[in-house]
Amino acid sequence: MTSRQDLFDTLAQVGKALGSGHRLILLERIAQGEASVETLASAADLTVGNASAHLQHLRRAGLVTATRSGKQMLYRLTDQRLVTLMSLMREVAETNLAEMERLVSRLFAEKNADGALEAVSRDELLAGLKTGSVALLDVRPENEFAAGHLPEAINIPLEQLESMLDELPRDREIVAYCRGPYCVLSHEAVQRLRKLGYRVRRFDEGFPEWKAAGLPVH
Amino acid sequence: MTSRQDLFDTLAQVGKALGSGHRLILLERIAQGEASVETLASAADLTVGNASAHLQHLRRAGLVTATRSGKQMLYRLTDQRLVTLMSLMREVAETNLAEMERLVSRLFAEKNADGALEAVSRDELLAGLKTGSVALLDVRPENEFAAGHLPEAINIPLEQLESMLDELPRDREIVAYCRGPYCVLSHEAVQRLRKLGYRVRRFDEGFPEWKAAGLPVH
DNA sequence: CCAACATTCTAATGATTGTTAGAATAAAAC
DNA sequence: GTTTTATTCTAACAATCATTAGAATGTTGG
Repeated sequence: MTSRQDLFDTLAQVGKALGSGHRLILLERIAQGEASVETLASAADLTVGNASAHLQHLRRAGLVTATRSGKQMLYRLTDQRLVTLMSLMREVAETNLAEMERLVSRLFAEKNADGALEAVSRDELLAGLKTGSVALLDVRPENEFAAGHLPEAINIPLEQLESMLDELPRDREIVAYCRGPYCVLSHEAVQRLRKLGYRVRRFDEGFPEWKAAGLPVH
Repeated sequence: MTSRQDLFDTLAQVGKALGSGHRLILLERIAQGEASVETLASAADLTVGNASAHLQHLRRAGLVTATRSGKQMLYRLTDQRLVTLMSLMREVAETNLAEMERLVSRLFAEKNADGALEAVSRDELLAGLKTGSVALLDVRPENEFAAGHLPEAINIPLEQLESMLDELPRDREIVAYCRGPYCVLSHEAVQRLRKLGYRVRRFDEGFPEWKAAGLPVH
């Protein structure tokens, strides 16, 4: 009867791997596209050594793979289903953990002055894109945009937002997106663009969720 | 920037809760229907005190709730999505962890003498039920059957299999199911019934997966 | 081959978790 | 009210995990 226990212990490795905030942040970044240890360490605010250790952990649990490219190791997700898995975790947590709501609103607190929290759902966005009534804005850094983005999205990394305003339409609503539901970039963008008088809302989800849903990407 | 970390740490509580073989076994049992601490402790082969501690852990992570019923506390899942979450974990683990395959086949090794591992998929089962070409056999204990089962299933708990053979048809194929993909009951049943000359296969999944898929239950 | 760089490994530390046995609590039965 | 039964809490210990600093490995570019 111990082989049953072994099986569940091995399955639990996947859970364990998902059981650390630092690793979830690493995964959020990896889901944007392959990245080096240093990139990942800085995204998660970890020392390189520590990030490497967490990445080994994720690797042993079968969640990421690494390939060498020159001097760097590039980590990527083994499986698109992980994005779905993490979305489900998020939904379960938001539904059943009272604390989550508080933390989400705190994270976006200062960015929610004038209703910037109201998000566009996937269906709304799809409808808007079909009729051409919205322009899509990707505010992630350039290299993440290059690794994959929503069709017809314009890339203006958040740092360059004010200097690239001429790329944005005035006559249509703008929908901004970034890495995912817990990424602050699009919130920040919405806040800043609203101050400048743009009609802009953020998209509910990010690039990984869009891709995992089987929707077309570029 | 620490509120972002807090958010992911809280989300990670869900992962942590899923990061223990003992807790996954508890959840497999809870997914069959509400159960007392003692029932759960014996299902997971834990002392009652230890099981209680794990259940508190699951509770804090928002995965289960408890209500008192007389002397007993009854634990149940907070959320049907957890069954989907665990199925996804299983798929990811089976796809990406080589060890899983070995462990699954070891768990069912002795029960796979004559191809008893070949399972019926959900679609096959649905088709067979529609045409009336299969009889459904639920080999879980009586109380789990009573808490919910697939429509038209006959309940013969594994221990009573040989003494209740007259409930089983000889002219149709029998499909046996139990708690889920890693439950040995239906395997054992298939093996024993085949020795007796019955035409019988097992169902891929269990009652919780069927229910979580939104299919009708009784 | 050497120097520079990216990553992983090692060893040591502190923090967290799992487990047990036994005490405390809470409801039910008498 | 006292006893019984089910569960949770407490304290203690062992085991596991996260983190850091620094050494070791492997790759690139001279």
